[in-house]
Amino acid sequence: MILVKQSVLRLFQYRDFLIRSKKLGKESIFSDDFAENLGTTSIQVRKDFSIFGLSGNKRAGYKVDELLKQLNDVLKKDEKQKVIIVGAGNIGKALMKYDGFREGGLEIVALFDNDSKAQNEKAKPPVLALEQLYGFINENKIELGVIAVPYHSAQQVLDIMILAGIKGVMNFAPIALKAPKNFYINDMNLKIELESIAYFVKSLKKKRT
Amino acid sequence: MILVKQSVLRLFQYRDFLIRSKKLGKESIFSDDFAENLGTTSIQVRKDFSIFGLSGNKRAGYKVDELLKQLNDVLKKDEKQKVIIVGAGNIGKALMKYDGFREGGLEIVALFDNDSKAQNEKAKPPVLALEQLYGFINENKIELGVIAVPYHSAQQVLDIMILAGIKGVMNFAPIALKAPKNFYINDMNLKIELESIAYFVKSLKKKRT
DNA sequence: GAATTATTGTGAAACGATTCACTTAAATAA
DNA sequence: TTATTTAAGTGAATCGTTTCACAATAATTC
Repeated sequence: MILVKQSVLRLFQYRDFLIRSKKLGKESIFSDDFAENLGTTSIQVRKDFSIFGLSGNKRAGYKVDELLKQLNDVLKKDEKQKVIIVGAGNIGKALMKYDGFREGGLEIVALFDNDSKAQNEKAKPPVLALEQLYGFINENKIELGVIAVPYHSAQQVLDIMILAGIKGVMNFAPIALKAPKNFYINDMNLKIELESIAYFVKSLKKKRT
Repeated sequence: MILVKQSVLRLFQYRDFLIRSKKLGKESIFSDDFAENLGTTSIQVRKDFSIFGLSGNKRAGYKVDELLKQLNDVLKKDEKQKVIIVGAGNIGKALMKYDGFREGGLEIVALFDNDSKAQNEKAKPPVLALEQLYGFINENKIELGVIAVPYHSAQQVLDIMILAGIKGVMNFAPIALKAPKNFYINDMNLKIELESIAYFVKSLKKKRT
Protein backbone atom coordinates (compact mmCIF):
# COMPACT_ATOMS: atom_id res chain seq x y z
CA MET A 1 0.00 0.00 0.00
CA ILE A 2 1.08 3.51 -0.77
CA LEU A 3 2.05 5.51 2.28
CA VAL A 4 -0.04 8.65 2.05
CA LYS A 5 0.63 9.82 5.54
CA GLN A 6 -0.63 13.35 5.21
CA SER A 7 -3.86 12.20 3.62
CA VAL A 8 -4.51 9.68 6.37
CA LEU A 9 -4.05 12.30 9.06
CA ARG A 10 -6.53 14.52 7.28
CA LEU A 11 -9.01 11.68 6.90
CA PHE A 12 -9.06 11.39 10.67
CA GLN A 13 -9.77 15.10 10.89
CA TYR A 14 -12.54 14.83 8.33
CA ARG A 15 -13.98 12.02 10.40
CA ASP A 16 -14.01 14.15 13.55
CA PHE A 17 -15.68 17.01 11.74
CA LEU A 18 -18.19 14.60 10.25
CA ILE A 19 -19.08 13.27 13.69
CA ARG A 20 -19.51 16.79 15.03
CA SER A 21 -21.68 17.72 12.05
CA LYS A 22 -23.83 14.66 12.53
CA LYS A 23 -24.38 15.63 16.17
CA LEU A 24 -25.60 19.00 14.93
CA GLY A 25 -28.15 17.20 12.81
CA LYS A 26 -26.52 17.67 9.41
CA GLU A 27 -27.37 15.05 6.86
CA SER A 28 -25.30 16.13 3.92
CA ILE A 29 -22.06 18.01 3.61
CA PHE A 30 -19.77 19.47 0.92
CA SER A 31 -16.07 19.37 0.32
CA ASP A 32 -16.10 23.13 0.93
CA ASP A 33 -17.45 22.58 4.44
CA PHE A 34 -14.53 20.33 5.29
CA ALA A 35 -12.09 22.77 3.77
CA GLU A 36 -13.52 25.74 5.60
CA ASN A 37 -13.49 23.92 8.91
CA LEU A 38 -10.04 22.42 8.64
CA GLY A 39 -8.26 25.31 7.01
CA THR A 40 -7.54 23.51 3.78
CA THR A 41 -9.03 23.59 0.29
CA SER A 42 -11.96 21.69 -1.19
CA ILE A 43 -9.59 20.35 -3.86
CA GLN A 44 -7.40 18.83 -1.19
CA VAL A 45 -10.43 17.28 0.47
CA ARG A 46 -11.74 15.71 -2.73
CA LYS A 47 -8.28 14.52 -3.69
CA ASP A 48 -7.91 12.81 -0.33
CA PHE A 49 -11.29 11.15 -0.79
CA SER A 50 -10.37 10.19 -4.32
CA ILE A 51 -7.14 8.49 -3.19
CA PHE A 52 -9.08 6.28 -0.79
CA GLY A 53 -12.06 5.71 -3.05
CA LEU A 54 -14.51 7.72 -0.95
CA SER A 55 -17.29 9.08 -3.07
CA GLY A 56 -20.21 11.43 -2.87
CA ASN A 57 -22.86 12.77 -5.14
CA LYS A 58 -22.09 15.30 -7.86
CA ARG A 59 -23.95 18.47 -7.08
CA ALA A 60 -25.41 17.22 -3.76
CA GLY A 61 -22.18 16.60 -1.89
CA TYR A 62 -21.75 13.79 0.60
CA LYS A 63 -24.33 12.07 2.78
CA VAL A 64 -23.00 12.34 6.32
CA ASP A 65 -23.96 8.83 7.42
CA GLU A 66 -22.77 7.18 4.27
CA LEU A 67 -19.42 8.96 4.18
CA LEU A 68 -18.86 8.25 7.85
CA LYS A 69 -19.43 4.57 7.21
CA GLN A 70 -16.99 4.60 4.30
CA LEU A 71 -14.44 6.56 6.35
CA ASN A 72 -14.67 4.20 9.30
CA ASP A 73 -14.05 1.38 6.91
CA VAL A 74 -11.01 2.98 5.31
CA LEU A 75 -9.62 4.03 8.69
CA LYS A 76 -10.26 0.60 10.18
CA LYS A 77 -12.23 2.04 13.06
CA ASP A 78 -13.72 -1.25 14.07
CA GLU A 79 -12.93 -2.58 17.50
CA LYS A 80 -11.40 -0.70 20.41
CA GLN A 81 -7.61 -0.67 20.66
CA LYS A 82 -5.70 -1.13 23.85
CA VAL A 83 -2.89 1.28 24.65
CA ILE A 84 -0.33 1.38 27.43
CA ILE A 85 1.58 4.40 28.69
CA VAL A 86 5.11 4.02 29.98
CA GLY A 87 6.05 6.79 32.41
CA ALA A 88 3.56 8.05 34.99
CA GLY A 89 5.07 11.51 35.34
CA ASN A 90 3.40 14.77 34.36
CA ILE A 91 2.84 13.91 30.75
CA GLY A 92 1.96 10.26 31.29
CA LYS A 93 -0.69 11.12 33.85
CA ALA A 94 -2.12 13.94 31.75
CA LEU A 95 -2.49 11.58 28.80
CA MET A 96 -4.16 9.01 31.02
CA LYS A 97 -6.84 11.54 31.87
CA TYR A 98 -7.15 12.86 28.35
CA ASP A 99 -10.66 12.20 27.04
CA GLY A 100 -9.79 12.46 23.39
CA PHE A 101 -8.30 9.00 23.26
CA ARG A 102 -11.44 7.32 24.56
CA GLU A 103 -13.50 9.13 21.95
CA GLY A 104 -11.15 7.80 19.32
CA GLY A 105 -11.70 4.20 20.43
CA LEU A 106 -8.36 4.03 22.19
CA GLU A 107 -8.44 2.53 25.65
CA ILE A 108 -5.56 3.10 28.04
CA VAL A 109 -5.31 -0.17 29.91
CA ALA A 110 -2.23 0.44 32.08
CA LEU A 111 0.60 2.77 32.97
CA PHE A 112 4.10 1.75 33.97
CA ASP A 113 6.61 3.52 36.17
CA ASN A 114 9.89 2.93 37.90
CA ASP A 115 8.95 4.88 40.96
CA SER A 116 7.18 2.69 43.51
CA LYS A 117 5.41 5.77 44.89
CA ALA A 118 3.65 6.22 41.57
CA GLN A 119 2.64 2.57 41.36
CA ASN A 120 -0.87 1.45 42.22
CA GLU A 121 -2.24 -1.88 41.02
CA LYS A 122 -5.76 -1.04 42.16
CA ALA A 123 -6.08 2.21 40.24
CA LYS A 124 -8.06 2.41 37.02
CA PRO A 125 -6.06 2.12 34.91
CA PRO A 126 -3.43 0.47 37.13
CA VAL A 127 0.05 1.93 37.44
CA LEU A 128 2.43 -1.02 37.38
CA ALA A 129 6.15 -1.55 37.86
CA LEU A 130 8.44 -1.46 34.85
CA GLU A 131 9.34 -5.08 35.53
CA GLN A 132 5.79 -6.01 34.59
CA LEU A 133 5.97 -4.22 31.24
CA TYR A 134 7.15 -7.12 29.12
CA GLY A 135 4.75 -9.63 30.64
CA PHE A 136 1.75 -7.32 30.45
CA ILE A 137 2.25 -6.49 26.78
CA ASN A 138 2.78 -10.12 25.97
CA GLU A 139 -0.19 -11.49 27.87
CA ASN A 140 -2.62 -8.82 26.77
CA LYS A 141 -1.39 -8.69 23.20
CA ILE A 142 -0.92 -4.91 23.34
CA GLU A 143 0.19 -3.33 20.08
CA LEU A 144 0.21 0.38 20.89
CA GLY A 145 2.23 2.31 23.43
CA VAL A 146 3.06 5.80 24.56
CA ILE A 147 6.55 6.64 25.79
CA ALA A 148 6.54 9.40 28.39
CA VAL A 149 9.78 8.71 30.24
CA PRO A 150 12.91 10.91 30.51
CA TYR A 151 15.12 10.77 27.45
CA HIS A 152 17.88 8.70 29.00
CA SER A 153 15.62 5.69 29.55
CA ALA A 154 13.47 6.01 26.44
CA GLN A 155 15.50 3.70 24.19
CA GLN A 156 15.68 1.04 26.88
CA VAL A 157 11.93 1.13 27.38
CA LEU A 158 11.31 1.01 23.65
CA ASP A 159 13.54 -2.04 23.26
CA ILE A 160 11.46 -3.92 25.83
CA MET A 161 8.24 -2.84 24.16
CA ILE A 162 9.40 -4.01 20.75
CA LEU A 163 10.58 -7.33 22.12
CA ALA A 164 7.26 -7.86 23.88
CA GLY A 165 5.23 -7.28 20.77
CA ILE A 166 4.31 -3.61 20.55
CA LYS A 167 4.03 -2.45 16.93
CA GLY A 168 3.87 1.32 17.21
CA VAL A 169 4.49 4.08 19.74
CA MET A 170 3.88 7.73 20.30
CA ASN A 171 7.09 9.10 21.75
CA PHE A 172 7.27 12.14 24.02
CA ALA A 173 10.92 11.69 24.96
CA PRO A 174 12.89 14.47 23.24
CA ILE A 175 15.21 12.11 21.42
CA ALA A 176 15.20 10.06 18.23
CA LEU A 177 14.65 6.39 18.95
CA LYS A 178 15.94 3.40 17.03
CA ALA A 179 13.52 0.73 15.91
CA PRO A 180 13.18 -1.83 13.12
CA LYS A 181 11.74 -0.79 9.77
CA ASN A 182 8.32 -2.35 10.28
CA PHE A 183 7.84 -0.53 13.58
CA TYR A 184 5.97 2.74 13.62
CA ILE A 185 7.15 5.66 15.77
CA ASN A 186 5.47 9.03 15.99
CA ASP A 187 7.69 11.59 17.68
CA MET A 188 5.98 14.31 19.69
CA ASN A 189 8.96 16.43 20.58
CA LEU A 190 7.25 19.20 22.53
CA LYS A 191 10.46 21.08 23.22
CA ILE A 192 11.43 21.29 19.58
CA GLU A 193 7.93 22.05 18.39
CA LEU A 194 7.68 25.04 20.72
CA GLU A 195 11.21 26.18 19.93
CA SER A 196 10.40 26.07 16.24
CA ILE A 197 7.28 28.16 16.75
CA ALA A 198 9.47 30.74 18.48
CA TYR A 199 11.81 30.59 15.51
CA PHE A 200 9.11 31.03 12.88
CA VAL A 201 7.56 33.88 14.83
CA LYS A 202 10.90 35.65 14.91
CA SER A 203 11.27 35.02 11.18
CA LEU A 204 7.88 36.52 10.44
CA LYS A 205 8.86 39.65 12.32
CA LYS A 206 12.12 40.01 10.39
CA LYS A 207 10.21 39.72 7.13
CA ARG A 208 8.21 42.82 7.84
CA THR A 209 11.22 45.01 8.69
CA MET B 1 12.93 33.89 3.18
CA ILE B 2 12.29 30.36 2.03
CA LEU B 3 10.18 28.34 4.44
CA VAL B 4 12.15 25.16 4.93
CA LYS B 5 10.12 23.90 7.81
CA GLN B 6 11.45 20.36 7.94
CA SER B 7 15.03 21.53 7.85
CA VAL B 8 14.47 23.96 10.70
CA LEU B 9 12.97 21.24 12.89
CA ARG B 10 15.99 19.06 12.20
CA LEU B 11 18.37 21.91 12.98
CA PHE B 12 16.86 22.07 16.46
CA GLN B 13 17.43 18.34 16.81
CA TYR B 14 21.03 18.70 15.63
CA ARG B 15 21.46 21.41 18.22
CA ASP B 16 20.20 19.17 21.02
CA PHE B 17 22.49 16.37 19.96
CA LEU B 18 25.38 18.80 19.72
CA ILE B 19 24.76 20.01 23.26
CA ARG B 20 24.62 16.43 24.55
CA SER B 21 27.84 15.58 22.69
CA LYS B 22 29.55 18.61 24.13
CA LYS B 23 28.58 17.51 27.63
CA LEU B 24 30.23 14.17 26.90
CA GLY B 25 33.44 16.00 26.09
CA LYS B 26 33.33 15.67 22.31
CA GLU B 27 35.16 18.38 20.42
CA SER B 28 34.46 17.41 16.85
CA ILE B 29 31.66 15.59 15.16
CA PHE B 30 30.72 14.25 11.71
CA SER B 31 27.57 14.38 9.63
CA ASP B 32 27.42 10.62 10.08
CA ASP B 33 27.18 11.03 13.86
CA PHE B 34 24.14 13.28 13.50
CA ALA B 35 22.57 10.91 11.01
CA GLU B 36 23.14 7.85 13.19
CA ASN B 37 21.74 9.57 16.25
CA LEU B 38 18.69 11.10 14.62
CA GLY B 39 17.80 8.27 12.32
CA THR B 40 18.44 10.20 9.13
CA THR B 41 21.24 10.24 6.55
CA SER B 42 24.50 12.15 6.49
CA ILE B 43 23.44 13.60 3.14
CA GLN B 44 20.33 15.04 4.70
CA VAL B 45 22.40 16.52 7.52
CA ARG B 46 24.87 18.17 5.20
CA LYS B 47 22.10 19.43 2.95
CA ASP B 48 20.39 21.04 5.93
CA PHE B 49 23.64 22.68 6.96
CA SER B 50 24.25 23.77 3.39
CA ILE B 51 20.84 25.45 3.14
CA PHE B 52 21.60 27.56 6.21
CA GLY B 53 25.24 28.19 5.43
CA LEU B 54 26.61 26.09 8.27
CA SER B 55 30.04 24.77 7.43
CA GLY B 56 32.63 22.38 8.74
CA ASN B 57 35.98 21.09 7.71
CA LYS B 58 36.41 18.68 4.85
CA ARG B 59 37.83 15.44 6.21
CA ALA B 60 37.78 16.59 9.85
CA GLY B 61 34.06 17.18 10.27
CA TYR B 62 32.59 19.90 12.43
CA LYS B 63 34.04 21.54 15.55
CA VAL B 64 31.35 21.15 18.21
CA ASP B 65 31.78 24.62 19.72
CA GLU B 66 31.98 26.37 16.42
CA LEU B 67 28.96 24.62 14.90
CA LEU B 68 26.95 25.23 18.04
CA LYS B 69 27.70 28.92 17.82
CA GLN B 70 26.66 28.99 14.16
CA LEU B 71 23.50 27.00 14.90
CA ASN B 72 22.50 29.28 17.77
CA ASP B 73 22.89 32.17 15.43
CA VAL B 74 20.79 30.64 12.67
CA LEU B 75 18.12 29.48 15.12
CA LYS B 76 18.07 32.85 16.87
CA LYS B 77 18.68 31.30 20.23
CA ASP B 78 19.59 34.53 21.90
CA GLU B 79 17.42 35.78 24.72
CA LYS B 80 14.83 33.81 26.67
CA GLN B 81 11.30 33.79 25.35
CA LYS B 82 8.22 34.16 27.49
CA VAL B 83 5.35 31.75 26.97
CA ILE B 84 1.87 31.57 28.44
CA ILE B 85 -0.36 28.53 28.70
CA VAL B 86 -4.11 28.88 28.44
CA GLY B 87 -5.94 26.04 30.16
CA ALA B 88 -4.71 24.68 33.48
CA GLY B 89 -6.21 21.22 33.07
CA ASN B 90 -4.27 17.99 32.75
CA ILE B 91 -2.26 18.96 29.74
CA GLY B 92 -1.71 22.58 30.70
CA LYS B 93 -0.35 21.61 34.10
CA ALA B 94 1.82 18.85 32.66
CA LEU B 95 3.37 21.32 30.22
CA MET B 96 3.94 23.80 33.01
CA LYS B 97 6.07 21.24 34.82
CA TYR B 98 7.81 20.02 31.67
CA ASP B 99 11.55 20.71 31.96
CA GLY B 100 12.26 20.57 28.25
CA PHE B 101 10.93 24.06 27.66
CA ARG B 102 13.22 25.63 30.19
CA GLU B 103 16.21 23.91 28.61
CA GLY B 104 15.14 25.36 25.30
CA GLY B 105 15.16 28.90 26.64
CA LEU B 106 11.38 29.06 26.88
CA GLU B 107 10.00 30.43 30.11
CA ILE B 108 6.40 29.79 31.09
CA VAL B 109 5.37 32.99 32.81
CA ALA B 110 1.68 32.34 33.49
CA LEU B 111 -1.25 30.00 33.07
CA PHE B 112 -4.86 31.01 32.55
CA ASP B 113 -8.04 29.17 33.45
CA ASN B 114 -11.75 29.72 33.70
CA ASP B 115 -12.13 27.65 36.80
CA SER B 116 -11.61 29.73 39.93
CA LYS B 117 -10.51 26.60 41.81
CA ALA B 118 -7.56 26.26 39.48
CA GLN B 119 -6.58 29.91 39.82
CA ASN B 120 -3.75 30.98 42.10
CA GLU B 121 -2.03 34.33 41.70
CA LYS B 122 0.71 33.44 44.16
CA ALA B 123 1.82 30.25 42.43
CA LYS B 124 4.95 30.16 40.31
CA PRO B 125 4.00 30.53 37.57
CA PRO B 126 0.68 32.13 38.58
CA VAL B 127 -2.60 30.68 37.38
CA LEU B 128 -4.77 33.64 36.44
CA ALA B 129 -8.36 34.17 35.36
CA LEU B 130 -9.20 34.19 31.68
CA GLU B 131 -10.34 37.80 32.03
CA GLN B 132 -6.73 38.74 32.69
CA LEU B 133 -5.50 37.07 29.50
CA TYR B 134 -5.70 40.05 27.20
CA GLY B 135 -4.15 42.48 29.66
CA PHE B 136 -1.34 40.17 30.63
CA ILE B 137 -0.27 39.47 27.06
CA ASN B 138 -0.46 43.12 26.22
CA GLU B 139 1.46 44.42 29.23
CA ASN B 140 4.14 41.76 29.14
CA LYS B 141 4.50 41.75 25.36
CA ILE B 142 4.05 37.98 25.18
CA GLU B 143 4.39 36.53 21.70
CA LEU B 144 4.08 32.79 22.29
CA GLY B 145 1.23 30.80 23.72
CA VAL B 146 0.02 27.28 24.29
CA ILE B 147 -3.66 26.42 23.94
CA ALA B 148 -4.70 23.57 26.21
CA VAL B 149 -8.43 24.22 26.59
CA PRO B 150 -11.36 22.03 25.46
CA TYR B 151 -12.11 22.29 21.78
CA HIS B 152 -15.29 24.34 22.10
CA SER B 153 -13.48 27.29 23.65
CA ALA B 154 -10.25 27.07 21.69
CA GLN B 155 -11.18 29.46 18.88
CA GLN B 156 -12.48 32.05 21.35
CA VAL B 157 -9.27 31.89 23.34
CA LEU B 158 -7.17 32.15 20.20
CA ASP B 159 -9.06 35.23 19.04
CA ILE B 160 -8.25 37.00 22.30
CA MET B 161 -4.62 35.94 22.07
CA ILE B 162 -4.27 37.24 18.53
CA LEU B 163 -5.95 40.52 19.42
CA ALA B 164 -3.66 40.97 22.40
CA GLY B 165 -0.50 40.48 20.37
CA ILE B 166 0.45 36.82 20.43
CA LYS B 167 2.21 35.78 17.23
CA GLY B 168 2.29 31.99 17.41
CA VAL B 169 0.70 29.16 19.36
CA MET B 170 1.04 25.50 20.01
CA ASN B 171 -2.49 24.11 19.94
CA PHE B 172 -3.53 20.99 21.84
CA ALA B 173 -7.26 21.43 21.21
CA PRO B 174 -8.31 18.74 18.74
CA ILE B 175 -9.68 21.17 16.20
CA ALA B 176 -8.38 23.31 13.36
CA LEU B 177 -8.20 26.95 14.37
CA LYS B 178 -8.62 30.02 12.20
CA ALA B 179 -5.97 32.69 12.27
CA PRO B 180 -4.53 35.34 9.95
CA LYS B 181 -1.82 34.40 7.46
CA ASN B 182 1.07 35.92 9.39
CA PHE B 183 0.15 34.01 12.52
CA TYR B 184 1.86 30.72 13.22
CA ILE B 185 -0.08 27.73 14.59
CA ASN B 186 1.39 24.35 15.38
CA ASP B 187 -1.30 21.76 15.92
CA MET B 188 -0.56 18.96 18.35
CA ASN B 189 -3.62 16.82 17.87
CA LEU B 190 -2.84 13.98 20.27
CA LYS B 191 -6.03 12.09 19.52
CA ILE B 192 -5.43 12.01 15.79
CA GLU B 193 -1.74 11.27 16.12
CA LEU B 194 -2.46 8.21 18.25
CA GLU B 195 -5.33 7.11 16.04
CA SER B 196 -3.08 7.35 13.02
CA ILE B 197 -0.43 5.22 14.70
CA ALA B 198 -3.12 2.60 15.27
CA TYR B 199 -4.04 2.86 11.60
CA PHE B 200 -0.49 2.49 10.32
CA VAL B 201 0.16 -0.43 12.64
CA LYS B 202 -2.91 -2.18 11.25
CA SER B 203 -1.70 -1.42 7.73
CA LEU B 204 1.70 -2.92 8.41
CA LYS B 205 0.04 -6.10 9.62
CA LYS B 206 -2.10 -6.38 6.49
CA LYS B 207 0.98 -6.00 4.33
CA ARG B 208 2.53 -9.16 5.71
CA THR B 209 -0.55 -11.35 5.22
C1' DG C 1 -37.40 17.98 -21.01
C1' DA C 2 -33.70 20.96 -22.40
C1' DA C 3 -30.49 24.27 -20.54
C1' DT C 4 -28.06 25.83 -16.68
C1' DT C 5 -25.65 25.47 -12.51
C1' DA C 6 -23.18 23.51 -8.75
C1' DT C 7 -20.33 20.22 -7.16
C1' DT C 8 -17.64 15.90 -7.46
C1' DG C 9 -13.78 13.44 -9.45
C1' DT C 10 -9.20 13.04 -11.42
C1' DG C 11 -5.08 13.11 -14.74
C1' DA C 12 -1.49 16.32 -15.32
C1' DA C 13 1.41 20.20 -13.84
C1' DA C 14 3.78 22.49 -10.28
C1' DC C 15 5.98 22.61 -6.12
C1' DG C 16 8.75 21.24 -2.22
C1' DA C 17 11.69 17.94 0.04
C1' DT C 18 14.89 14.21 -0.29
C1' DT C 19 18.38 11.60 -2.44
C1' DC C 20 21.92 10.97 -5.96
C1' DA C 21 26.17 11.68 -8.15
C1' DC C 22 29.83 14.08 -8.30
C1' DT C 23 33.41 17.84 -6.96
C1' DT C 24 36.33 19.85 -3.56
C1' DA C 25 39.51 20.08 -0.01
C1' DA C 26 41.75 18.78 4.23
C1' DA C 27 44.27 15.17 6.60
C1' DT C 28 47.07 11.25 6.49
C1' DA C 29 50.11 7.88 4.45
C1' DA C 30 53.65 6.57 1.39
C1' DT D 1 56.10 16.12 -1.39
C1' DT D 2 53.10 13.43 -3.85
C1' DA D 3 49.31 10.13 -3.61
C1' DT D 4 45.55 8.47 -1.21
C1' DT D 5 41.75 8.64 1.68
C1' DT D 6 37.91 10.53 3.94
C1' DA D 7 34.42 13.53 4.64
C1' DA D 8 32.12 18.13 3.42
C1' DG D 9 29.50 20.61 0.00
C1' DT D 10 26.13 21.07 -3.69
C1' DG D 11 23.66 21.18 -8.45
C1' DA D 12 20.71 18.02 -10.58
C1' DA D 13 17.50 14.18 -10.53
C1' DT D 14 13.92 11.95 -8.20
C1' DC D 15 10.08 11.37 -5.36
C1' DG D 16 5.96 12.61 -2.85
C1' DT D 17 2.40 16.03 -2.14
C1' DT D 18 -0.40 19.72 -3.45
C1' DT D 19 -2.66 22.46 -6.77
C1' DC D 20 -4.56 23.22 -11.33
C1' DA D 21 -7.56 22.63 -15.10
C1' DC D 22 -11.07 20.57 -16.79
C1' DA D 23 -14.42 16.54 -17.55
C1' DA D 24 -18.48 14.22 -15.67
C1' DT D 25 -22.86 14.27 -13.70
C1' DA D 26 -26.64 15.15 -10.50
C1' DA D 27 -29.88 18.72 -9.16
C1' DT D 28 -32.34 22.73 -10.35
C1' DT D 29 -34.41 26.14 -13.30
C1' DC D 30 -36.72 27.64 -17.30
